[in-house]
Amino acid sequence: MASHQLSAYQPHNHEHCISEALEEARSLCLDRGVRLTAIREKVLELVWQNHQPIGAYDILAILAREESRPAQPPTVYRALDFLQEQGLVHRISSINAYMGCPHPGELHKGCFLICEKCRTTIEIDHPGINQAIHSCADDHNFAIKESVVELTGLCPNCK
Amino acid sequence: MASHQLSAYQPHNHEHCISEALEEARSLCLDRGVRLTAIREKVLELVWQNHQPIGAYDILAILAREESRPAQPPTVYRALDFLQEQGLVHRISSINAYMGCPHPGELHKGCFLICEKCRTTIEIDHPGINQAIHSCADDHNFAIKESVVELTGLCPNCK
DNA sequence: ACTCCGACTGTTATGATATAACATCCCCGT
DNA sequence: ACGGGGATGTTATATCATAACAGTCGGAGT
Repeated sequence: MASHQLSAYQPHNHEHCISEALEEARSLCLDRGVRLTAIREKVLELVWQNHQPIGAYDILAILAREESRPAQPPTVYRALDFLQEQGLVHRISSINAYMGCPHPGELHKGCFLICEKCRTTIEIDHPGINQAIHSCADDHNFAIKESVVELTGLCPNCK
Repeated sequence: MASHQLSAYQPHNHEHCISEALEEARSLCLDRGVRLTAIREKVLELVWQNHQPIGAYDILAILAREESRPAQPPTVYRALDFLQEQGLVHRISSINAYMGCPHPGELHKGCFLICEKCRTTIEIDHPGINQAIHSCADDHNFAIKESVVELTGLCPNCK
């Protein structure tokens, strides 16, 4: 879990990340009484293909290649919507792409470090940032519902 | 200047915000030897129409109404690109819209508080957030180039 | 004043991302 | 079996953004 975040920058057995994410998703959906259908699981698997955000139309293209009957955009977007509602996937607004969440369960949204070169992206839950954000909102008497914190730059391997 | 940020939530003479923003833009562009052309100034004025982010196509629609010859998308996007380069306007990724910057000059990008009800949006430069973000990046040996911090929720008037 | 260059704008077409609306299917509880 | 509701399929379209090239304008150097 926490180990994913650190290892995204290092060589690792990524099959393990994928299977763990899928396993956790199945278990979570079972607990919650929601259905992780075939297409939803497939989309989740594609999102976890690597540690880089993937676009909805990239997913669509892969499905078109792999599946007998090519999917249409709404199918992919509905699956992504479901996965986001369940906290299994996050949307990265600044690049219109989607990332698997390494620690679903607690519904939350962390801070993303996006490498502009290799596109490797990690999600961090940094208490200092959350605290600063809430203190900022409090200062202005603002009630936060959603937060987007996305940092673009160079990862350790690329800089 | 700093007064803008606070007054966006309060009734105020908004003409004053607009004229101040335009005046500051003219002066900045003069200093920098870049051209604040008619269309660029017009777009900046529209962005400052109120304290809510405006979409590129909204700008386009207003131009179509007001100008004799309707502009095309590239014209608006080019003006917005210029204004962003000069730090006069910021893009709000999470809603694909654009906001006037209340304190251009220092090229920077702050934190945005976006009201989901009235859409009023303010930009804050909060030292705590900047510090936390940099400490987070340092922890992961990540070199930040751009940051996006956008908080959605309810403003004091709407909550 | 002339002319040339580079920056700016116009114009057309298209790419990229996302959703509305309605039809069909299929799982599950009864 | 069947009926209802959630899930998916299908078609069309909305929304956001840029590529590519043509034309125009303004200012520096003469």
